[in-house]
Amino acid sequence: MTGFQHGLDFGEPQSGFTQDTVVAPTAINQNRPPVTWIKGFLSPKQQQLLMMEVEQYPLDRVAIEVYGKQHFIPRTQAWFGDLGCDYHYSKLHITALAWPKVLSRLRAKLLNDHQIDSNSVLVNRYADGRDCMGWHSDDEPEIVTGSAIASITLGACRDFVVRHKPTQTKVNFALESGDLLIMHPGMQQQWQHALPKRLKVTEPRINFTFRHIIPHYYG
DNA sequence: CTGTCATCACTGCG
DNA sequence: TCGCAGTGATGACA
Repeated sequence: MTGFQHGLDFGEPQSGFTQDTVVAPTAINQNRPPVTWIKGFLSPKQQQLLMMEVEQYPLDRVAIEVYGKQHFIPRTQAWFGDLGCDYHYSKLHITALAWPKVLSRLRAKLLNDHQIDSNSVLVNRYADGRDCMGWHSDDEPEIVTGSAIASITLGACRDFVVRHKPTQTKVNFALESGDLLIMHPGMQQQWQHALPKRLKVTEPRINFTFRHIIPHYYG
């Protein structure tokens, strides 16, 4: 098979990646979160072309209320998904935009390579090290029970910190461009994660989180 | 209907 | 430069 439009072919077999951490989803271990970290999931060429693609996305900086005050979130984001796979975040309801072809292909690659079945993706853009995200779990009720969440990094390397809820044990992952971090079932119940500020970082980081949610969950 | 629970990002420190 | 403590109105849910 020849390459797709833009020469971006996610169907090509990968080579040379290293699988750093593998923890069985059933393994309950307070010192090691149930994640699989796959470095170099995307080739340098795929990274570069995907980065150009994201520049065309309608990234939005929404305002949310925190401690009685309105703040714009310290990043920009876009939400894509199947019909009815809408996004609910901090009292906001965001309607899913139709899948761009390239993300649709990336979704298929996750299913093909890692059996990750998703129907929606959140794109977050952190313009530099001042952009961040606080402690949270991806534990919205509309997420299908027992499904994994796939997180793909593009651009700047950033620390991704994971914290065990009962014990506050922390584990740090320095995620680099092209890396895939699979968060297995149970992760969101037992652990939180954050993307802290890193003021020395001057380049943008793009993150994709592919999720499997129940369509029309809120009618 | 009522009480409980989790939520989010900023400021002001040290 | 990093990260902790303190800051509350709101919606989901039992």
